[in-house]
Amino acid sequence: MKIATWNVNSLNVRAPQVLEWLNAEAVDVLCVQETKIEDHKFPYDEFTNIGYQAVHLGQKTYNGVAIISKHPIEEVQFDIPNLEDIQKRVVAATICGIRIICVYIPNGQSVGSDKYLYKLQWLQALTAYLEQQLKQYPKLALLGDYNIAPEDRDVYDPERWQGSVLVSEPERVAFRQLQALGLHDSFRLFEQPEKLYSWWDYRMVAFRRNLGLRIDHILISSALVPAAKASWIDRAPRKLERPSDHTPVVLELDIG
DNA sequence: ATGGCATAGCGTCTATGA
Repeated sequence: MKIATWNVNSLNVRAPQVLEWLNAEAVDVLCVQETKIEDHKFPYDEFTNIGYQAVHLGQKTYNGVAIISKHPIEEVQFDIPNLEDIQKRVVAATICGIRIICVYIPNGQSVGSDKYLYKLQWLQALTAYLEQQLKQYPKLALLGDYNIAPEDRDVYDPERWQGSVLVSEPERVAFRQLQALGLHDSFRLFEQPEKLYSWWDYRMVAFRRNLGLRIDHILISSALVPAAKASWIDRAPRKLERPSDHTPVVLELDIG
């Protein structure tokens, strides 16, 4: 079973690439972020036509998350309960006995800004939510755009990025608090080459120069770790015409 | 070199992203 996450930066623009990629890679479950569309405009038919079903929580212009699955989607939950938030950033569901939680964690804009404080508070609420979810669902995967590069090796130039948003210590502490719940960065369960990233700025010819960050992650609960067989970042979609600035991250699970 | 790009929206510019 392959599960994956991809910030598509507008599903209106990227739907053809997503459909093509699902077909080519035979992915079972894909979590997408930044759909930037309202629910009634989500292209459900295009996915059902190729054998997938989808649940979506979206809004105009910003945010928007979806889970697209080959297998039945059950126990769907939108948003973080007990968090007042008009931004559409979370959808959760149970698929093949695994709790799949798709998140678009706030960007934070710049350290000390209102958006940065919102990000840190949001992460606290997410952690509390996950603590609850883990009690209910021991087999859990948290997939999404975290907007956090957890370690310096996830940053192309750590000195230049030191202390700035996406890498600042409070954000990394929040990431480690998620890990402290018993969640594991599945990408790092496996031997990986250096300088692998999931996002590159559209500017500065950043992709060709590999000036990137690893900010899209698949965290899995301890109960799922034995099932994890491989994890990789698929750079191919980032090379297409009109790409998203993010590229998919994939985890292969053997769930018997 | 803090920018250069991309997306959406009552839009010829602004807000946002990371």
